[in-house]
Amino acid sequence: MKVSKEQAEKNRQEVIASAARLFRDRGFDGIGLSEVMQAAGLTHGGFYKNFESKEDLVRQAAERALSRGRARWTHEVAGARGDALASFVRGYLSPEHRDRVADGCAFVALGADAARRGDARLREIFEAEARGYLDLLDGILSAEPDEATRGASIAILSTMVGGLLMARLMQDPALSARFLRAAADAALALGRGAEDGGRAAGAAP
Amino acid sequence: MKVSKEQAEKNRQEVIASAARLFRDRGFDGIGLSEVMQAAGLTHGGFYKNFESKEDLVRQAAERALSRGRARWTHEVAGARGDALASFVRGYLSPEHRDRVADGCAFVALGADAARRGDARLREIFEAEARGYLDLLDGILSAEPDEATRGASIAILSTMVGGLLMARLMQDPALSARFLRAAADAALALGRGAEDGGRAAGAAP
DNA sequence: ATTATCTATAGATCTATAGATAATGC
DNA sequence: ATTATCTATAGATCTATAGATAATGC
Repeated sequence: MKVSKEQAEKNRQEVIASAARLFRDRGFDGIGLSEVMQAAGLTHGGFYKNFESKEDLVRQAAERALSRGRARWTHEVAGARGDALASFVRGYLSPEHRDRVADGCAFVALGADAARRGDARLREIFEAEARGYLDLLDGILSAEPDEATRGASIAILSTMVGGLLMARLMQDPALSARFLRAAADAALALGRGAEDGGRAAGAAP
Repeated sequence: MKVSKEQAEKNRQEVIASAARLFRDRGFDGIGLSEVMQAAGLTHGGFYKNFESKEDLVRQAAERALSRGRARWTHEVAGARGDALASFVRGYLSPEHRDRVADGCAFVALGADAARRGDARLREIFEAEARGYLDLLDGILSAEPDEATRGASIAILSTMVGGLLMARLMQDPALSARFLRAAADAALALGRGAEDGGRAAGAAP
């Protein structure tokens, strides 16, 4: 029954990866440890050798989902020829991202779940990642981001997150698609406003 | 043990009202029927006399939360002197609304929960209410709303929902407040764009 | 010998149901 | 007599733990 240290570490990572997917798909309270372990190819008895508690796994899975997502968009932005903001915004607000909840943005899939959990460390993870996303946007919007840039980044991120959430909720394909497009158009307009000199919507006082 | 028909109906309403609050606070999967019934002053055994299943209560509670919220904002908009959009947007993106999850917007508190539930009737409720919110915004933005107006309304609603979700997630009070303000400023800017002739962000093709 | 994983289980909680009880409403 | 609500419970599932097992790693 034992396995090499190397394999054990791979197994631990697989548990976190499975949890990151399953939590996004079903919510922190919508899936049990038994099913998470089974998805990783293990039995539930071994769980507490690797994790302190379910809340511990919740934190590690959230961190993985958020940081992987950010790495993906950072890569997409870095590789964009031309309009980096449009690459990010159109990719984020695409039908593909909308339909792949388990692989998608954890702010949308798990933000409300995380906000209501009384776990300050979990919220710290979401907050730190939010700052990372805002820094990414700041860098796209300006070579020398200031407070006004940050305001625009906050507005753009809010529009993206809200647009994706609402698009996922709508059953009518036409209305869902309109949320994606209108939110993307708005996010890009807010970005254009920020480049025009800083007196854009969302600017700091 | 029995109670008048009038009282029984009041009790049923109280169960729905308690569920509407508790589901927003703890999620659809975060609270049991026992606790919901207890919050309404009843024992859990009586639940199935009034509801077909937990999912039935989920639907009725979601409908109540969403329609009550919309009625509140409709009233606020109707009573606004001057800028109706600002009344709506600033009220929605206020610290008070952010801090009162159990009484607040169900798109933010329960949208992700509802999207992942395989219950088409539940999603229909969210969709119908979303259209109601969009109609409310259309009416504020224009005396004769067209497709471009609807695009702006979608963009504004997305920004509001995303801004509130993110503000609730942030632990740093300053960053949370910035999400509220930047999202509100952006929503108002998007509204101004729509009034200026329809070629605003979020316009339909 | 150590330890990663397994089987088995405790104790709590969840949805749903059965049958008892007592007040309403005919 | 009817019925709204109660007590009690079935059966499933959840988190967490205990102890057995078998392969690694010294």
